[in-house]
Amino acid sequence: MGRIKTEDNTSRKDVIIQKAATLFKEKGFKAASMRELADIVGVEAASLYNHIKSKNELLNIICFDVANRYIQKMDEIESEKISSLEKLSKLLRYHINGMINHFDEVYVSDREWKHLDNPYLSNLQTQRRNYRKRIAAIIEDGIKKKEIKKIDAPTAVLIMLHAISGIESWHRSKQKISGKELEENMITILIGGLKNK
Amino acid sequence: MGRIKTEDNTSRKDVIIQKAATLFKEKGFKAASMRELADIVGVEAASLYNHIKSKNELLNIICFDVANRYIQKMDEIESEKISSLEKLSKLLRYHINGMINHFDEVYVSDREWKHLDNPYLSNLQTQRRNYRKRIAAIIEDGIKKKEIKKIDAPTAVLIMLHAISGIESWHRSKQKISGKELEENMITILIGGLKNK
DNA sequence: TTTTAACACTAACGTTAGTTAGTGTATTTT
DNA sequence: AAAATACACTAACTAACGTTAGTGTTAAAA
Repeated sequence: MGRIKTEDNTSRKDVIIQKAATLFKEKGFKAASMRELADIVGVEAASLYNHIKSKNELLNIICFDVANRYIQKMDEIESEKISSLEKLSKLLRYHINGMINHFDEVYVSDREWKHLDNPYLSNLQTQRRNYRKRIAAIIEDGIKKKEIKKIDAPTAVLIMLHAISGIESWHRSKQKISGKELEENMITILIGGLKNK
Repeated sequence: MGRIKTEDNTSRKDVIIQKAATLFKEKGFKAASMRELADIVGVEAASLYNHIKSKNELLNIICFDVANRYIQKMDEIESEKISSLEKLSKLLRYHINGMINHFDEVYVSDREWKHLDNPYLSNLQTQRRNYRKRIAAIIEDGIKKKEIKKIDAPTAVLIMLHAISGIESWHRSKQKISGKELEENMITILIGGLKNK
């Protein structure tokens, strides 16, 4: 069948991971088979194992790649000297664009992490919990400074993050507004819903 | 092993469906096995088939039960003589309470419908699309009447519905605020984000 | 050019899956 | 009490799964 085709600066493993993300997104992790992935990659199933250790390793990589990106961005935003609402806006925009531009991985990381096995499962759960707490802290700070309505911060976090994951259905829709428009609309509604008028 | 225990007005099939919903929620449809379900029900796997046709039938029933309930409520709300924002609030509250009180089925219907097989798959997709259009119509009406900000209605629908599905993480959280508080907070943020001030 | 390492192949293994067939036993109906 | 129905059981089938072993081939390193 010939070798897996790579482009510059992507290993064969990277190709497999990317195609796996797309497949896992479409079928779900459990329903996606290695034989199917192999087909897509253009190789026999067994050959995949020259590049990866297991099906679960693929999920691990996808999930932690995404999580680490967000944590890094959070570090960056937290240290900036701007208002709470501005921090939230920045974070929101980063999430929205992540969902637009790296849809497959982000979606898989969001929906399929249940199928990680330990210790990766517990690790990711902890990371996610901490991440949500850091967002909640920003919101609580905003409430204290009267930039933000008096609301339950964890609930606000929950709404924000899940609203973002709804971009999934934007991807699926036939008549899409542009990514930029989507971003602005989401900011209007979500930040508008938090702002203390 | 003895028979499946039922309570008044629930058939043995109903018991199976309810336990299946819980199991599918926890493991995902594909990862949940009939042998596991049988264990939970307290019976051998083969015995389940005296009550149901297939694993997929369980998913069908769960998904359409939920979908039909929402469509019925929509019929009701649409015909009421109240403002668009009030209609949205009612709908939102209904969704929120559905997510609180019938969590398992709603969650499964939301996340696992991909694994339906045709014609059920297409049917449900169509139903869901129509449902979203009806919400969008209410929003557009509210924009026309200046009750609601000028925003992209499908985007607002996407945010609303996915924010609601975020109640999943409320269920998982250790220190939960009460259901009523959750409801009020969500209404504040979401309706607040739409309202034209 | 020779050697080595990367990588794709075929074949197969052990598991687990959903489901069916056939049989026996309780429960309900007549 | 007899007949019919509901329902649980054991055993087993077929299909699909992730993965390994072993072999050949091509590209990279020496």
